[in-house]
Amino acid sequence: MTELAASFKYWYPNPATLEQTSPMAIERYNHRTSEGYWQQRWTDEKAFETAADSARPKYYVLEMFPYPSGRIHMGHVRNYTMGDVLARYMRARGYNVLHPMGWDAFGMPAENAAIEKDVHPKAWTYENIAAMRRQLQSMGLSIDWSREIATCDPSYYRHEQEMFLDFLAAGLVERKVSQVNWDPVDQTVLANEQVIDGRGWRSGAPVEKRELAQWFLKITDYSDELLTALDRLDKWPEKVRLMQQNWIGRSEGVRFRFELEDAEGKSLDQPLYVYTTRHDTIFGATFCAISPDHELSKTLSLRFPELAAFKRETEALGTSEEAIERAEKKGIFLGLYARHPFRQNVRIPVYAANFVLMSYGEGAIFGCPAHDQRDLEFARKYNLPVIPVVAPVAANPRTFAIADVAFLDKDESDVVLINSDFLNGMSVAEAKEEIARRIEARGIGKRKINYRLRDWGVSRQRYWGCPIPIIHCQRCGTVPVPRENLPVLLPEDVTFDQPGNPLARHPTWKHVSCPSCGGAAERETDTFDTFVDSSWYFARFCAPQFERPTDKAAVNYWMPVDQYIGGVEHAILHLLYSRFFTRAMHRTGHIALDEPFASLFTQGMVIHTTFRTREGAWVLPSEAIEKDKSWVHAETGEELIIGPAEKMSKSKKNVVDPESIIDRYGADTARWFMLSDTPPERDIEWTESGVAGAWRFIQRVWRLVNEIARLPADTSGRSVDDAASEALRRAIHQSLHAVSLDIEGLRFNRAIARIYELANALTSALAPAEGGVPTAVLREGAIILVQMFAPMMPHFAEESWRILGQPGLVVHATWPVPEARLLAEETVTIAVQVNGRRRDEVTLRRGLPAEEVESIVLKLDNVRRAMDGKQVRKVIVVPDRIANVVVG
RNA sequence: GCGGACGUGGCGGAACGGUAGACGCAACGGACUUAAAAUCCGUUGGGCGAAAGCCCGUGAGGGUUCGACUCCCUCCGUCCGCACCA
Repeated sequence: MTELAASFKYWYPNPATLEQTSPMAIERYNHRTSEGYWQQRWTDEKAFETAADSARPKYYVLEMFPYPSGRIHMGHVRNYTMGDVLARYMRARGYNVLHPMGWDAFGMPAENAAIEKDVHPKAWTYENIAAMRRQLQSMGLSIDWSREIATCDPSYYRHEQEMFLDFLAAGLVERKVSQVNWDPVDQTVLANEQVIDGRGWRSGAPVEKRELAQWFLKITDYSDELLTALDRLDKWPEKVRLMQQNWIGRSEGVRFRFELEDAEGKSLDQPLYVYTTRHDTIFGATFCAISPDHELSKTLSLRFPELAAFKRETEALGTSEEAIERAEKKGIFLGLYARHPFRQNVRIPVYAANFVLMSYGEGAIFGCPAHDQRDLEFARKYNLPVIPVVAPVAANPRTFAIADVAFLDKDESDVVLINSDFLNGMSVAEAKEEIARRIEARGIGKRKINYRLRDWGVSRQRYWGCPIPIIHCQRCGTVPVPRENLPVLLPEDVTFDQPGNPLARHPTWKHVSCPSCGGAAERETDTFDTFVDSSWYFARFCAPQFERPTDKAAVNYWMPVDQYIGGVEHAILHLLYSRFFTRAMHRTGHIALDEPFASLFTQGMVIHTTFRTREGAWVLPSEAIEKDKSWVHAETGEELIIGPAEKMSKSKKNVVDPESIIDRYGADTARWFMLSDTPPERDIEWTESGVAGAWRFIQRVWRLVNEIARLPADTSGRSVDDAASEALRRAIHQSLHAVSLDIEGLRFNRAIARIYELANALTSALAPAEGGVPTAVLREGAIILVQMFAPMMPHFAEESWRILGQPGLVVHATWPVPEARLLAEETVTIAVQVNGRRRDEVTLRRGLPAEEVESIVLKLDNVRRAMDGKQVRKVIVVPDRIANVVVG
């Protein structure tokens, strides 16, 4: 809300005085006086507050809630506008709509601000929330603010702690030691995304791998279900489902063991378990390789000092894309051999290799160089044999050889097993089946389905997060905080003058007595990953003040979210975590469904041209001015280099501040522009001319509405069902029908194009001084027009509604229903083709039989000319669509 | 490397397998104005033509079809996701 508008509670220019100034002049629509006024009216009438009401169908529309960074950006404007259009539309359609807003308020930026600006994370966060709430409210969103939640509020996170204890009791939580990225300067764990070229993104210090005890949520218990249930999410984008599918990464294979022996042939007690999906290539195995992190490596590193160095070297490689591509396949021979399970007296060497990951399968593989590129590179380096065992059917098995590229049989139907004893001649599928059967029969292994998905590590060595409600006792181990002691509150008296987690060095907070034995114990000082907070907020919105995590009645009524809208960047993490968390809540009785989001929409980004000076400094769009077809710096006059449109980002300064746009053009203009022209799933380019166009449209409609409002009651004496009226009424009702469908399908750009068309049609109908359509028809058109754009430009719609003298608020008006009679045209214009080329068009009565159409089109001059005297072979007539005369 | 999406005027983009370019932006011409802004009217894919109209045209090439931006195959390009996953 602008300050100006904010000060005008209920002040409004009297319509009477507006008309007195001049009966003909229409003043410009002024968003500064209008928007604040209507926002206040909606608030005062509690227009958007919602309660469960079993008598009405519900509709839950939710946009991904924002992180309170301090200011909204254009991405927010786009996201929340889309959700708001849907919310307002569904409300008008009679649904009981839940459209809430909250804050994903824990996280690192608050701590960084504390360190840099010496403000408390809590103060910083709540100030940001206040500022962003004000900005969002200035957009005129139809949000039920009475349900607002902030994840950093104890009234929210206490329930998260309670559910964690429930998950713990249900066996969904595990504490285990895992390898983490450790920043030795900041003294904290970093997420993979925060490690850039092997260094901490803030400190710049080389990141270390550390083994730390961490809390895990056992998402892998649901690997299979999370995967198979994707098929039922038919209102999710195919892209997101595929991304999740790949992320979960199911593969079918076999886990089996090799017996090991040393150089002298003496058997070891421990076998080596490997996992493979290519067990058909077992006869091509010429080595085994284990991860440097494998248990066996650790044992052997006592004997091989170079193994420890190799391990460090492997860790230093990093996991970035180029690092992996550049990295040479390297290994260390361990002095051990694996006995081939199907070949007598054949043993293959065992290596520790840098390309074997401990985190997948068994952390150990058998190498088949002929049919795996990595294995091939490794074999060439260490002069290991390369035995092809799968070859094209057409190839000669005796001469088929592998050069620099492993043979990866893409089309299994064209290949056959060779050099493989009892498998020779089989297809890959047959060979897999045979080997799996034999391995199982001999008891040396089993078929196994593996998933790429890892358990979700939720511990963070951070202050500004939800405390994990656990107490560590020397005698009793990890003890849950008793429920009557919840919430575990974050202490506020913390300092940020040293690196590391302030909770860990707080003088008193962590020292508690053990709830179990009463002895001295310590609190868990890690806090939850903020993705935990956002994994259930949608359920909390159903009853945000309830004393338990969820109010079942409310959740049963409102959930699932009918339409979820957000950026595709959350396609995996947030959306997968939420799907898991909902299942965990189901299992622990907090919710009665598995899938939280019935329909998902991922909107595109807001992009903008970049400007930079010759020296390469980025320049804000507001400092760039267009001059003689080029762009110059507003202050220096220096010519600027124009870059491609990219995602708006602070670092490239190609940002436009929503607040300044709302102040200058109004929220409705910004909303309208966001919805126009570009399909919502694509990136939209913010342009000044586009915004100005949206603003001009508002002014044009304002004049149209005012002129129609001032028309005297019918003077023409014409009937509302004469031809001109009828045609306009058809246009009005057909628009209404199309716009309704477009909004429901989230095709906002098309809905807007239709609204433009109708506005144009009404303008034309109004224009002629004589012979125009009756006032009643124009009024009908204006009223429907206003209702159609009301979800998109709600303030302007209220203002127009008032000018038209309509009762009440448009926000309370029911969505109009198009008259069925007017949707079906009586006549239809069809194209007439000759040999598939359009030669004419003809307007016919709708539903005219094919034979009649045929005889009509064959008489057309243009058709006869195009036929050029040739014989008619046949005439294709698709009723009410097209006629095609085939000649030749 | 694997998986996916997308290529249509100067630009954003429309188009159940059925009149390609709706609607918007930009540009150009005109009206109004002392002038500008604003507004209004008109033109705007390319080519030929006085016009009627004809020809070409949806990344390239092929195919299916009476008819293809749309379906199928091959190729080129752009973008996105995942990635030593055995």
